[in-house]
Order: sequence, then structure tokens, then C-alpha cells
Amino acid sequence: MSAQPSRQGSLPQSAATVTVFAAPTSWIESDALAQCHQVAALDGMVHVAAMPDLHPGKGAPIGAAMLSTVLYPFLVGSDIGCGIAVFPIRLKRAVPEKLATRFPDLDRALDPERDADDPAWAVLDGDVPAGHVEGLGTVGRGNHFVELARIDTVLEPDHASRLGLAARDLVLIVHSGSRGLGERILRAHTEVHGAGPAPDPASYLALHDAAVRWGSLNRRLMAARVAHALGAEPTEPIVDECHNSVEIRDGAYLHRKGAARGDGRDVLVAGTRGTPSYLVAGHAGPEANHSVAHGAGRKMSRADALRRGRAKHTVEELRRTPVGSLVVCGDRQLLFEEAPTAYKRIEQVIGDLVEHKLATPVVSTVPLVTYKTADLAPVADRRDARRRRGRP
DNA sequence: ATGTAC
Repeated sequence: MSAQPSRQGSLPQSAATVTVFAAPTSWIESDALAQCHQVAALDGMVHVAAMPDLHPGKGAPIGAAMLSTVLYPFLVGSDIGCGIAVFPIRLKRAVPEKLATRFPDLDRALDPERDADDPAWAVLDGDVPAGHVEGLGTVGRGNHFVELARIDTVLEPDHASRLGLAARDLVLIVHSGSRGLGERILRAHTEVHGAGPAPDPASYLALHDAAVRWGSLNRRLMAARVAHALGAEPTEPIVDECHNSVEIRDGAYLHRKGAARGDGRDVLVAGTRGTPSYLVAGHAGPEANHSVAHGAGRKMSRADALRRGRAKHTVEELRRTPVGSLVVCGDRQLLFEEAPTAYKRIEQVIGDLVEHKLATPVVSTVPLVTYKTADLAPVADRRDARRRRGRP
């Protein structure tokens, strides 16, 4: 393998450069590469850096950092401020079967009035960004999750110890975003300007920044909800990086869609529901648009994962994974869509980051319990519920 | 990924 970025853009001189940070043997869908070149041809585009977890998105590729003199809201997408945070958590015992039943309902929002006495509110410092209360403290759908995980391998002992991490420690990993708020911000732009640039970048950025703060608050609220439910004290995150954002960098707009800030920051690169994740130290330079990958990256579309997964897996094997972890997910379709086999191998993604000197792995984590969406109620409970409603 | 429409 070469240490050089393996594929260079070779399209019209007017188009921006496209650099893909993946080994030739790493699976990158041609549709995703085509999307990178479409983005490279946009007015004002300077450089597109594709991460090893690159895959096709709706209109724009996912797993890319895109530098442009023009701000394009659609390159950030609707889940502005989506990201992954890591919170240390101390538990006396961590038996997945016991803990899985104790997770709170993270599909149900925290209501400032009805849930006024919920201790999770203690993480709120000041006002709720944009005053947007709907969906606060909820995980959402798609690839979002809240996971109780254990530190497995320590690869950089000094760095791990600076983060207060040692082998066998427990952490909560929270992957979620700005829910309806970011969606509303992009829709308001798109209704008037479509995929065109933001005519007033400062006003878009003000809304964007609020969504980024909201996403981070949401992750903290969820970690606090889960910590309280499991009988632990909430903690401050040791890592919290968003991967859908835009920032001003060297006088241009650096859009990241499924790519995390990778310049001197620690980032949790998520595996799948049933494989390890890696906390890495990012040190990406300008060629990579100062970015690192955000996860394993989809290898199959949701439709393919559903079709092939139904033929290949049982619900039971997806709910209890090969590493012994449990997946809380009452939605069977989501379980298949999010099957580990629908994603690339995280080791390959991490290997590509290392090969191209974008990041150094610090620790790996293995899941114990991953919460996706509220579980199906046990049969007895459902029967009771029907009886309470006066049905047979 | 989302809220909403089908």
C-alpha cells in the first residue's frame, strides 16, 4: 500500500481536486465517487477529501470534507450538528441482560414542564439553543444509537491515560444530532434556494451554530438520562465531535458531511452494532481538509440491507451479537438495516486512516448494550395493556 | 435523518 492518497481527481481543470483516503482494496461505491466529482464541479469548490467510510448520500456523498469559497447548506445536510460523544461511566456490575432492561425510553422527549424534575436537566447550562424544545433528549433513527461499551484494547497508553481511560473501563457512546431543528433549518433554505448557496452565509451560520450546540446538548442529556437510569452519576464527555457541519477555514467554507474535525482532536470512529469502535487521535492536514472518518460507513443501501438481511439473519442473532452485546431495538426493519454486515469493516477504515497518517488509534471499545429504539414490550405487558384498554 | 404525507 502506498502512503500517498490512492486516487486523485482527473477531471476538468475547472473542477476542484478530489482525494480519496482509502486503499485501492477498500470498497468505495462508484456512486459515491461520482457524487464527489459532482460536488467538485460546483461553483467555488476548491478541494474534496473523501474519507475511507465514503458512501452515497442523498445528493451529496457521506464521508467527505468539502472546501469551497461558497457556502452550500445541502453539503452539510439536514442533521446539522450530528456527532458522537463519549462519556465515562462507573457501574458496579455490567451484565448486559440486566442493564438492557433499564435503559430509559429515548424515543420520548424530555418535556420541560411534565419532566421538570428529571435530574438530566442538570446538564443544561443556560437556555435551550434556538428555544427548540421538541425532541430534546431523544436519539432519533437511522444510524443513531446510545451504547454502553467497555474499553477493550489500549493502543496508546499515555494518550488513554490523559483521557482517564484504562482497559475494562466503561463508557457511554452517544451518536445523535439536532433532530427536527437541523431539518427545519435546511428545509427553510431549500424551499427558497434549492441546492444553491446561502445568499447570507452569516445568517445560515448563526442557525447552524445553534443546531450544533443543540446536538451536543442532546447527547449530554441522553447520557445523563441513561446514567441516572443505570444508577450512575452523569459525567462530562471526554470526546464530543460533530460530523455534519461547516466552518470558516482559511477564508473558505469547510463543509463536513459524515466527516469529523481531525486536526488535533480526539474522535470516536463508530463501528457497528456488534463490532468494536475506535477512539482515535486525529492529526489530518490540509490534503484531508483537516478531517477524519466518522464510522464504518455503509456498504449496503438500507433497501439492500433489509432484503439481504432478512435472508441471512434472524432477529435473535441481531439482538444478541457475536461479541455478546445486546441490541435494544423494537423495530425489526431498523435492526436489519443496521446489521453489522450492512457496514464496512471498521478495522479497514481505521487502517486507511493510519496508512494515510490522518489518525492514530488510542483505544478500542466493545459494545455491551446498544440502544436503538424502545424495545417491544414483553408479551405479558402487551396483553395487560389491551386489558386495561377494555379489549379482550 | 427527518417530519409528514400516503
